[in-house]
Amino acid sequence: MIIKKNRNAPTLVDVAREAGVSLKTASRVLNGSTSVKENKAIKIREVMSRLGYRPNELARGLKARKSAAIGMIVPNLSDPFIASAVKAVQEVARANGYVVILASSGGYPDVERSEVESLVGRQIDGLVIAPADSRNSNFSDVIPSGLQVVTFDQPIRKSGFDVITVANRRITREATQHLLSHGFRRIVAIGARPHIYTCSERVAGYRDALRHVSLEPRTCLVEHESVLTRDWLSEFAFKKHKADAIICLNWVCTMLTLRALRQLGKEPGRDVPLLSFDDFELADMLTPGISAVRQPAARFGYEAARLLFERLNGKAPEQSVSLVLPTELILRESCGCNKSSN
Amino acid sequence: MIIKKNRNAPTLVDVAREAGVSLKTASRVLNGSTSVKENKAIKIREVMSRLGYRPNELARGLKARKSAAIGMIVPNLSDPFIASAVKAVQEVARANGYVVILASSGGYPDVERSEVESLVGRQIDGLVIAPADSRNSNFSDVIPSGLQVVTFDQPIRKSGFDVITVANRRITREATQHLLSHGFRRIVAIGARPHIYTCSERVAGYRDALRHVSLEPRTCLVEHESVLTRDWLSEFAFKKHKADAIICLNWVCTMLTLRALRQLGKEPGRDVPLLSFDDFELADMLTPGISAVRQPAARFGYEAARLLFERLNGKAPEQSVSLVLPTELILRESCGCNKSSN
DNA sequence: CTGAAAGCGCTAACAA
DNA sequence: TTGTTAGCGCTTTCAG
Repeated sequence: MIIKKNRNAPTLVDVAREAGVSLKTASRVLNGSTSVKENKAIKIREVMSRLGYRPNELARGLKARKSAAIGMIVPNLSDPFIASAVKAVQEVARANGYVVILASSGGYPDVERSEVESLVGRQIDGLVIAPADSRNSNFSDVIPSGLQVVTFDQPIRKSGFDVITVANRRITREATQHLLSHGFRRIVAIGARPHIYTCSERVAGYRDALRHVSLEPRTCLVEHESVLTRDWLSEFAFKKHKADAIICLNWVCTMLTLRALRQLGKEPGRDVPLLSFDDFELADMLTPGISAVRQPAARFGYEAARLLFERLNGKAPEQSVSLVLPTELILRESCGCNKSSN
Repeated sequence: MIIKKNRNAPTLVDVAREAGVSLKTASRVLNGSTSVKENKAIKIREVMSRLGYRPNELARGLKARKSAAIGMIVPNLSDPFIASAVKAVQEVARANGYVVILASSGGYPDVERSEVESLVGRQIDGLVIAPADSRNSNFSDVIPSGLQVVTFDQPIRKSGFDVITVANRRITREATQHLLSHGFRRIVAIGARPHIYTCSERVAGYRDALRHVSLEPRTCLVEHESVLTRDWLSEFAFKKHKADAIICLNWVCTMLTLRALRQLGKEPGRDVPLLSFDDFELADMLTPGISAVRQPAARFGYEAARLLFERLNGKAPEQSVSLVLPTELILRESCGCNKSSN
C-alpha cells in the first residue's frame, strides 16, 4: 500500500555527476548541441544509456512552455469515419515528434468544453477537433491565444479556426438528384441532430434537389439517434411520407435504418431504394450493395494534422484556412442502379 | 512568424497577488484545503475566475511526480474491436480525472517499444496496452518500477503484467465443433500473423476440435494481412485444401475473406459456409447472416481501465491478475444453421 | 490559519 | 567549449 520511494529515475543531474561534467553540458548533448567536445559527448551518452536515462518531458515542457503534445477531441470513436481520422492524426503527430491526447465529447458541447479546458491545462500546443455542434460548441473563450486549433467535419461558427470539410450541400444535392433520376418521387431524408452543421447542410442539399423539380421535401429528422427505431421509421418514413426511396444523412442513421428496414420486413435497396451519406466497410457486400457518398475519412485527419503542424512551425497562411475535401458518389445497386444484373 | 510574447496565462502567483494573499494560500484553495478562512477563499476563487486562471498541469505533475495521464497503445485503431476498447478506456480515465495519451503500434514491436519510451518520458502514471506481439513485445526494461501496466487482448509472456483476455482456444474449439456438427469435413482456418498469441491460441483451438474427430487440420496462415487476396485464397483454401467451410480467425481476415470470396464468385455463407472470430456491425445484415464469435470489445477497455485505476489507488491484489472475459458464439446462417428459413 | 523559502527536472542567459 | 545561476508554475515542509 505504501508507495516505495524509488530512488529511481535518474535525472540529468545524475548523468552529469556520473560523467563528471556540468549539468548544462549534459543538457547540451541531450539537445544535440554541436558545441561539446566529442569525447565528453561520447562519455555522456554512454552514461545516459548505462543509467537508462530518459528526459522528463514534463519538466522540459514546463521550461519550454510547450508540451510537444496536441489534443484531439471527437464526438464518437465508434464511428469508423472518426476512427480513421484519429489514426491519421496520431500518425502525423508521431512523425513530428508529438504525442496526442485523445478525448471524446459524445457529441455534447458541455463535455466538449470541459475536455478542452482539461487539455488546455495540460499545455497542449495544438488542438484538432471534430466539434460536437457547429453553433453551440462553445469554448473559444478558454482557448489561450497561442493555441492553434484546427476543426474538421464541421466548422465552429464565428470562431476563426481553420476548418476542413466536404461540400456537404452539393454532394447531397447530387446524391438526391441521382435518386430522382431513377424516377423516385417520395424520397425521404433521414438524419439526426438536425441542428448540427453537417446535418443541416445535407438537408439543405436534399431540399435543393427536390425544390429544383418542384417536389416537396420529406425529412425525418430525430433529435438523437436513439429515436431511430423500427416503429419510428414505419410511422414517419412510410405511414406519413409513403417513402419510395430513402437517403440517410450519416453513418449512424444508415446503420439504424438498415436494421430497422430489415425488421419491417423490407430489404434495404431492394424493397426500399436507399443511398447512404458515408460509405462503410461491407457496403459493397450487402445485397444489393449500398450506394453511398464517400468522404475521405483518413484525409480529414491527415490534412487537419498537417495544417496544424504547419501553423506550429509558423509556415501557414495568416488567415484561417478552409479546406474542402473531395467526395465521391459511389454507385452500387441500392439506389436503383444495375437492377438487371442483380 | 515571430511568436508574440503573450503576457498571457495567469499563474497562481498572479492570482495570489491580485487577491492579496500568499502563494500558498491560493494553492490551498486550488487544492480544496479546508484550512483557509472562508472570506479569503471566496475572494481567491473570485479572482481565479475573473482572471480565467487554469492551473498548469505540467508544473503540478512535475512537482507531484505524477501526470494524471495514462497511456494507451493499440495495434490498429481501424479495428472496431480496438476502437471500442479505446473509447471505454477514455471514458473511465475521464471519470477518474485522468487524460489518455493514445499511441498506435501498427502491430510492430519496435514502434511499440518506441511509443512506450515516449509515453514513459511523459511521466504517465499507467499504461493500457494491446501488445503487438505476445512473444516479441519487448519493453519491460523501459518500464519504470512505479508504472502500472495492464495488457489486454494478448498477454506479454513473462512480463508479470495484468492481462485481460478471452478463452481464445476454447471458444475457437467450440466454434469449429459447431461447424463440424453441420457435417463439414474440410474446414480451413484463415488467420494472420501466426506467431502472435491470439492467432496461435485460436489455431490451437481449431486443431483441438479437428484432432478430436481425427480430421486433418487445414490452416491457411499469412504473415501479414496484405497477403490475403483473392488469388491467395483460391490457391490455398480451395485448390490446395478443397475447403468446404471456412473459419476466419480475426476481424481483418473476415473482411478480406468476405471480399475475396465474392471476387471468386462464391457467396460467403451460401456457397462457402463461414464463421468469423470477431463479430461486427452488419454481420446480421449480410445474406446470409455471418455467424461469429463475439468478444466483449468495450468490456476489454472498461476492465483494463478499472483494474489500472484500482492499482493506482493501491486497492488491487498484490500479484498480477489475469481476467478472462466471456465470449459468445452468435449463430446466424453462414455456418450452415437455418438454411431452410433463408 | 497563513507565509517564506526550497525545489521538482530541465533549459537558457550570461559569463568565463 | 564550458559552467554558474536563475527560473518555468506549482506544492510543500516548517515556522509564525
